[in-house]
Amino acid sequence: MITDKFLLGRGRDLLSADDLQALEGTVSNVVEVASRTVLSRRGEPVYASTLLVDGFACRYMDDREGRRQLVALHVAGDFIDLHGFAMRVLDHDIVTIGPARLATVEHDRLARITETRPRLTRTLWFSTLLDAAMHREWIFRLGRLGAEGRVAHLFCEAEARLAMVGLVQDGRFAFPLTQADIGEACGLTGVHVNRTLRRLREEGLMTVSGGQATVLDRGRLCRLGEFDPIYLYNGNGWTPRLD
Amino acid sequence: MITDKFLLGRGRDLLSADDLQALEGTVSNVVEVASRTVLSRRGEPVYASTLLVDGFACRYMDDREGRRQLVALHVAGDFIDLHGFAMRVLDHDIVTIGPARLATVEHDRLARITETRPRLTRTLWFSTLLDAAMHREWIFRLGRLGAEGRVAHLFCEAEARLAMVGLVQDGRFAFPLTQADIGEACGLTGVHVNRTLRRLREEGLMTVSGGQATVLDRGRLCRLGEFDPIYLYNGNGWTPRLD
DNA sequence: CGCTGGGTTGACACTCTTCAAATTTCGTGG
DNA sequence: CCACGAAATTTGAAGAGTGTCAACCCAGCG
Repeated sequence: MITDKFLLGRGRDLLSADDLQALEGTVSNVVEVASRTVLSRRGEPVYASTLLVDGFACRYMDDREGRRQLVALHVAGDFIDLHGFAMRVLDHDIVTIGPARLATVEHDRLARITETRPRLTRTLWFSTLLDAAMHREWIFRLGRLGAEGRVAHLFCEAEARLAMVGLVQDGRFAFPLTQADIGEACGLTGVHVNRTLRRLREEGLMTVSGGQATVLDRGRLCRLGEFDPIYLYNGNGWTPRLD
Repeated sequence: MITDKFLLGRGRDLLSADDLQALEGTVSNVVEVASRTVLSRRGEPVYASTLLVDGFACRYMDDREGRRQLVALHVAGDFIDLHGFAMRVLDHDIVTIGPARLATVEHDRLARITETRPRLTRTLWFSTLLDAAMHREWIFRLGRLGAEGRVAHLFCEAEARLAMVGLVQDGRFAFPLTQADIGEACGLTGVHVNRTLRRLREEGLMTVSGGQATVLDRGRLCRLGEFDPIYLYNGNGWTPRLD
């Protein structure tokens, strides 16, 4: 099923078979798009939401001089742009990083769901709140961590989320962001990201190259990035209220 | 009505009289609490959400050494903690800044609303997405602006939001955050906030003292903080989809 | 085979933090 | 209403962390 990985792989735990079927029924066929394809633009009304079936995407905002700040990173299974359903217009742009596979859901069909399936609606709501929780973690990362901590935190989050959808093997996973992209996510320059990655490599914490990342010492990497995956609400006692 | 200022004063525009009445019916009596009252703590299950009727509150996360990062600021009319409804447990703490007046809504009553009132549900959902939009703006602030820009942006947002609930007169409004609080919101030290506020004052952009802020030159302050209030979705053509 | 985009490194400038101390404001009990 | 102590603000000097600019390398690809 296209929605297999929805909610970082736990859609099927949170939803009844019936609701899951209803969601699957709203989803279009999968299409492939190239790297750096713009999926949504600030200020333009959106009439459909996108399910990222495979690949990576990010949301970003540019400042006056065109310097970019990533505000979210999306991985396989994310319902990108569900925010656009309730808001109709978004305040930021969305673009793929690396080739990706997408499915879309018309907003009219989502609207019908909210009228007939309160539990599924709550699950969709919850998934947007997960985005908000990640936003908060990014605020923390930028406000309270130095360069090493920020990069460490970014990779800890990526590893944790990709692991939830089965895309990590022995700490190794696809990671198509360039060093400049990482800088745009962490509020650093590409040059400084380069130096920071070298330090992390020299300390034996992690490596990135050729679109592949490897976490070598997750314990120390998490400590450095002050990372606690509990905000991803996957096990550990934190579960949404859906009844 | 207690819900008068809900959604920054536009609750009554977005909701039918009937839905508004239903919401009002779920709200408890107003209670007063002192400054620095903790309303909710990370990891503790919440069974009711809080409507901030008057005053200020903030959400924050502490790092390992106890240094604090604010991740959101709330003003009168904000439905604090609606996130707690769908998530049950929050990843951060919430505390009042200055004395405040609160009303609470039991989650059970909200649950009943989601089953019977899709439009009101969507409006509540939208209000949590507004929080997410503000989170994104905070990420941008921390990632792409220097000290002056960050402080300018914070005050622009505060002014804009307070103006929506009629709490600004001639650019003047209550603002009970200390300089240390401002630093915790902007990823700066209190000392540097002090120097930054002095510069903003000397440039004739704004002043703060004694819990009162005054915006003297909104145009230049907004430019400095790269602030565009459109993400608050109040007029300017950006309105939620609620049908 | 040369171009292009990403990665790597060095030198230097600048912003912000840290630490320390003085001053002012605020809250509270006498 | 005043006095006192605590909290908040203000200022200075020195140092750490990033940004900026510039050059060079390398791999992939037309």
